[in-house]
Amino acid sequence: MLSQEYKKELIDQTLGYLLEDNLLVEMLQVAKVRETHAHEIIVHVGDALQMIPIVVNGSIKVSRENENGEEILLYYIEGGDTCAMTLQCCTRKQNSQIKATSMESSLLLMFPVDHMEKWMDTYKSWREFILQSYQGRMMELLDTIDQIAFMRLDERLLKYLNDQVKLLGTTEIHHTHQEIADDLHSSRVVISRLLKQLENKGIISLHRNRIILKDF
Amino acid sequence: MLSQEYKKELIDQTLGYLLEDNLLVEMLQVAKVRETHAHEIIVHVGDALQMIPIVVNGSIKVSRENENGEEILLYYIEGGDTCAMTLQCCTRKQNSQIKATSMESSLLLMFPVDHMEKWMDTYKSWREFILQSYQGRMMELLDTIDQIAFMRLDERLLKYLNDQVKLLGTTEIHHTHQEIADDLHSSRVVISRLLKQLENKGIISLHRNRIILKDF
DNA sequence: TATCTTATGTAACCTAAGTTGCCTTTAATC
DNA sequence: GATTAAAGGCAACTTAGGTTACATAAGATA
Repeated sequence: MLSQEYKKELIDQTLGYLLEDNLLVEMLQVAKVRETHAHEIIVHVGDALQMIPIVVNGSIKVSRENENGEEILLYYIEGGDTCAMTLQCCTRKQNSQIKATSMESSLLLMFPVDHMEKWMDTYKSWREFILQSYQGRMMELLDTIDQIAFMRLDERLLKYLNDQVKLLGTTEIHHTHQEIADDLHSSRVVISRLLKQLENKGIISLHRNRIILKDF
Repeated sequence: MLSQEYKKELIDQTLGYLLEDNLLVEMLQVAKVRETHAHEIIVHVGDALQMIPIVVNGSIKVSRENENGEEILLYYIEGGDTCAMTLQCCTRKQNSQIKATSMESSLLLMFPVDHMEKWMDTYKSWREFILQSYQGRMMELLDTIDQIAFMRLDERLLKYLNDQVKLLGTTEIHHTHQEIADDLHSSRVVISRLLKQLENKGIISLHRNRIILKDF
């Protein structure tokens, strides 16, 4: 079912224009493919990771969780990207600091950790890929900090909705108010209140399990 | 004044046990030494960076600033460490996203950006140093997010005071309430209020320009 | 010592956001 | 169509933290 042909196609399509040919060949030999469905938790806080994921398509939500099970959204990973946080866990052999959830049906390429270091030494393109990944995630963490530290909840909510639209490519957002509250580390009642305000301003319209962004 | 002997000593002392000998030799050839004093701003948001700093001794505060000039403390850099954020700015040739301030008299080694990439390709120990740096900073950003998202201001304040004590190696903290408010993105009055509560609990004692932590 | 500057104290008030409790609506299933 | 579970609406209240305004205190300098 998952023929080498198919894997090769996925690898080429996702990484072909980024990585050296020799590396792509090596990757094909060790890659595993993983399919995930919406809401599937891919990594829990505390998990020990043996594989590095690279997203082929779909989108993965990465969030931070405290000891009480409260969460806060950090960033999303989309096609062609990897989670620097994972690399770190793997190389330092420490457990995952984050939780990763599939937002929709997604396809991941998984590579065993032990190749990481060798690729790092051998392939310049891999080094650049990894550094780019760290840098990207770092910028996104800064952005997250900006939002939490400097923005009011109503602004964060509006940005959240806009991000969802961009990410999923539709102005219909299929989230409950509770799910949004979890992502923003707020409470359902507060989110409902603010959403209602946005509706009154004519920015969105509210339905059960469905928020529609107007004039996006 | 700044003889090669002196520089060699600084480099060996700071990086000798981390980096390959050949690399240390190369570094000696291009290193510049920079001394900073307390409260000196080393990097402003928006600065274009040409040199990568590595801290020899002292401590550097790294913070984020928004368009209104409001700040939030991100983390500190101490001896032997570098700021991954800077690497990023240099390699991507984008301007600084952060502000760096010297907390005390500190000594920095500065290396021109253009060597970065070559060292990355040539020296495994450099690659490891850089990756470690990214990972460390990343963990600290996560920690910062935890504090802002999950902790109340009184808890954050107490943690801040403890961090200062560890960092500067004295239980006397020479900060005004306004400075603390800036670091925590709060207001002077609120910080004064919470400090007074800590004093009433017998955890600290307050004086002008001076906070003393008891039973640390 | 007198004066000035800056830091700190404190009260009164305001506001964003969280909490509790309960009701209504929607949609799924029987 | 009736029943049920989950989602959302809403009012009343609480609280952490921010704001304003002014008083006092501690040093610094004349």
